[in-house]
Amino acid sequence: METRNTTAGTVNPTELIEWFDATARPLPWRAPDVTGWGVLVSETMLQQTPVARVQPIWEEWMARWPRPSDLAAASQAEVLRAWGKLGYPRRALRLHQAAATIAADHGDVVPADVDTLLALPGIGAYTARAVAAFAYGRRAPVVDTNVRRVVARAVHGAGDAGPPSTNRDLADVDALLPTADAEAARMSAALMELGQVVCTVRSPVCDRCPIAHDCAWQHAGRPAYAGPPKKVQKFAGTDRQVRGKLLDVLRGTEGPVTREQLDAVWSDAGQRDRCLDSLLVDGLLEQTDDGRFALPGEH
DNA sequence: TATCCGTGGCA
DNA sequence: TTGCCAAGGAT
Repeated sequence: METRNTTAGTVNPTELIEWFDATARPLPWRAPDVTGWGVLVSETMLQQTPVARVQPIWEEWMARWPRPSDLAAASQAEVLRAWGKLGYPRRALRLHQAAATIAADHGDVVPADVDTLLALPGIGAYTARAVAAFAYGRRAPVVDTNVRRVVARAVHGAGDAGPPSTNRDLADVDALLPTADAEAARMSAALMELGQVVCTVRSPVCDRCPIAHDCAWQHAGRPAYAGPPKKVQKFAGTDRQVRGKLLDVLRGTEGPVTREQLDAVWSDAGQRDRCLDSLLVDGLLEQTDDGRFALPGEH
């Protein structure tokens, strides 16, 4: 028998996990035969990037580079082209570096230990715990934007999460997880799924929420978000847009391009040059001996 | 801690 | 049309 908790601000792991077992989307990286490498690639691609855009690219990468050593053997240019327009291409370079370290130092197997994962480039507090939990069934508080929102509502009764604070957020979620590894890992996946498909930012579907009866936000009458205003980053006209346009020229051509070809994508010469320099500094571009520009490692 | 780093869909 | 924002990380 199970007791039905009716205290606002608590989360019953069993209810959440049963809901997840019954409704989870069959995302390809959730298949039982997916390796730690497959999970790491998916989590890296999913950083700030919607599922629908990641899915086809992830399939291509798994077919082309099924092990870390396979990716490590590719050139940076190949990796950046295969990354396509997922955005934040530095993620691709860091994943490439991480793959090389995993191949060289970890027997070509993605580590399961959070601290070991954190030492790899491009793997931060979220990704390290996501890999430990989803790939290896470990108990690790997985905190992403969805989980933060679920906790803000269900536990704290707020309309949305305030500014992130890694240690506090980790402690909040850690307090919710059951002791056992497998159950805790399942609950972490369930919390994320709940935030993505039910407890959404704009129009949460509380009618379909498995824990609505315990939700502090429900009990408080679903008050509006009262925290500090969220900061929205501009994009049009920023260096991010210019860098994206410059890199897109290189992705779309075979070999090196001339400065004139790059000059064509943005009229502000000062900003253009600054962005070109920053791409070189970031290792996303290289300059050839004859002064042209190329993706790294392809000339 | 605040800011920077791409891209595209959607209300 | 445009602001919002989507499984963050590094500095």
